[in-house]
Amino acid sequence: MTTQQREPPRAIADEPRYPAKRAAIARAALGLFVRDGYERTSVDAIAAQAGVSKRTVYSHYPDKERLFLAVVEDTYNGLLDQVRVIADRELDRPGDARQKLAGFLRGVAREMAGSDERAALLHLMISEAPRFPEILDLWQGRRSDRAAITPLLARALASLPAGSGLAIDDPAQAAGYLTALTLGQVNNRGLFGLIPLSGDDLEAIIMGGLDVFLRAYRAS
Amino acid sequence: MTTQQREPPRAIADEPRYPAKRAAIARAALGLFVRDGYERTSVDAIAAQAGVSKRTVYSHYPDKERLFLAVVEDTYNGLLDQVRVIADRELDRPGDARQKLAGFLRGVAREMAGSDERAALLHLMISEAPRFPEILDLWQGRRSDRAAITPLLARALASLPAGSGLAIDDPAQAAGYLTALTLGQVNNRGLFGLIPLSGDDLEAIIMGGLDVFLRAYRAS
DNA sequence: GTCTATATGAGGATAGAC
DNA sequence: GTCTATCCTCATATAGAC
Repeated sequence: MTTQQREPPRAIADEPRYPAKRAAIARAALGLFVRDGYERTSVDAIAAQAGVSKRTVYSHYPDKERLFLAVVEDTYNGLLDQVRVIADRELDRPGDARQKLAGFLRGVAREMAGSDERAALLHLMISEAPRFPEILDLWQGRRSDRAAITPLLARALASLPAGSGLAIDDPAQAAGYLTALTLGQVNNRGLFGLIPLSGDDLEAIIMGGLDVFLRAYRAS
Repeated sequence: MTTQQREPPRAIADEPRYPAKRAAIARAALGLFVRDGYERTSVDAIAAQAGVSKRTVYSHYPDKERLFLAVVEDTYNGLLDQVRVIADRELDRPGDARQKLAGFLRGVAREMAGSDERAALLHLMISEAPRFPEILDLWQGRRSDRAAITPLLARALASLPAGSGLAIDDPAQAAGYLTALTLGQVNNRGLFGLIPLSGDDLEAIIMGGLDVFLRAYRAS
C-alpha cells in the first residue's frame, strides 16, 4: 500500500464531493420541483436538466425524497437569510416606525414575490407538506436556527420608542396581525406565487395593510 | 321499432344515471384526493373505496382529470352555498356591527375548519391549481355564480348605518383587510387545513382580528 | 452513459352475473 | 342491458447494474 500523492475527490458512500455537479443537480431539481411538483418530476428529468447522468444524481443524494428535502431546506434557509439581511438593513436604521416597517415589509415582499423560484417555493412547501413532515418542521421553525419573519417584526415593534405614536402591548400578537395584513395578503392574492404580482401591486398591498395596522395601533 | 314501456337507466355516452353509485364514487374520490393529492390517488383506489368496479368509474366520468374537477367544483360550490346561508343568517339580523361581523366570520371559519374535508379542499385546490387552470377560475369566481366571501363582507360593511361607529370609505378594500385579519389568519395558521385548529383557536383568531379591524376603522 | 428489473398507473376490453 | 371482476396494453417511474 503506497501512500497517495494526491487526494482525488473522494467518493464517500452517499456524498461524493463534486461541488459544481452537486450544485447543478440542486439547481435543476429546484427548478423542476417548483414548476411541476414532487410527484410529476422524474429523476431522469432532473439529471437531464443538470447535464449529468442519473447515476450521478444518485451518487450525490440517496433517493428522490432526500434530494427534494435538501433543496427545499437549502432554498428556504437562503430565503430566511435574506430576510435577516433585510431586517438588519431596514429595521435598525433611523426613521419613524412607518418608514422602518415599510422598508422591511417591502423588501421581504419583493424577495418572496420577485423571483419566480422563491415565490413558488412557498407554494411547493405548502403543497407537499402533508407528505413530508420535515417540511412542516421547517415551516414552524423547528428545523432551523434562522429567525422567522414574525419574530423579527415582534422584536422591532417591541423596541419602538415611547414617542413613536404607537401603543403596542403585545408585540408578538401585533406582529402577527401586521404580517397578516401585509405579507399574508401578498401570499393570498398571489396564491403563494401562482399569480404574478407586479411591483405596483406589491407596493399597494404592503402600504395599504401597513396603514391599517398603524391606524389600529395608534396611541390615542 | 316498438315503443318502450319503461325507461331503464339510460347509458348516454359518458353519463349513465345511477345516482347512488355516482355519489359513492364522488365521495370516495373527494376523500382520497384531499388526503393524498391528485397524482398519488389512483382510479383503482377510488373504485375500491367506493365499492364499485373501475369500469363503473369510467362510465360515470370520462377520465381521472374530469372526475377530479367535478368533485372539486361540486364541493367548493357547496362550501360557497353554506357561506351564503351563514351570511343570510348572521349579516342581516339585528345587532351592532361587531356582533354581526363576528357571527358571520365565526360561522365561516367553523364551516371551513370544522370539517376535515372542507378544510383540506382549499389545500387541495391551491396545490393542484398550477396544473388545472379550471381551479384558478373557480377560485377567482369566474366559474361560478356563487358570491365569494369578500364581496359579501363588502356589502355588509357598505350597509352599516351611520351610527355604527365605523368610518369606511372603501368597503371592498376594507372587506379585504377584514378577511386578511380573520379568515386569512385561520388559513395561514392552519396551513390551509393541514394543522388542525381547535374551536378556541378559531375564536381567538377571529375575534382578535376583528377587533384590530374595528380599531383601525373606528370613527374618530 | 446506457441498460435492466420491478412496479405502478391510466384506460380499454372481455366474460360473466342478474 | 347494465354492472362487476379480471386481464391486458402501454407508458413511465425508481433504483440499481454494468
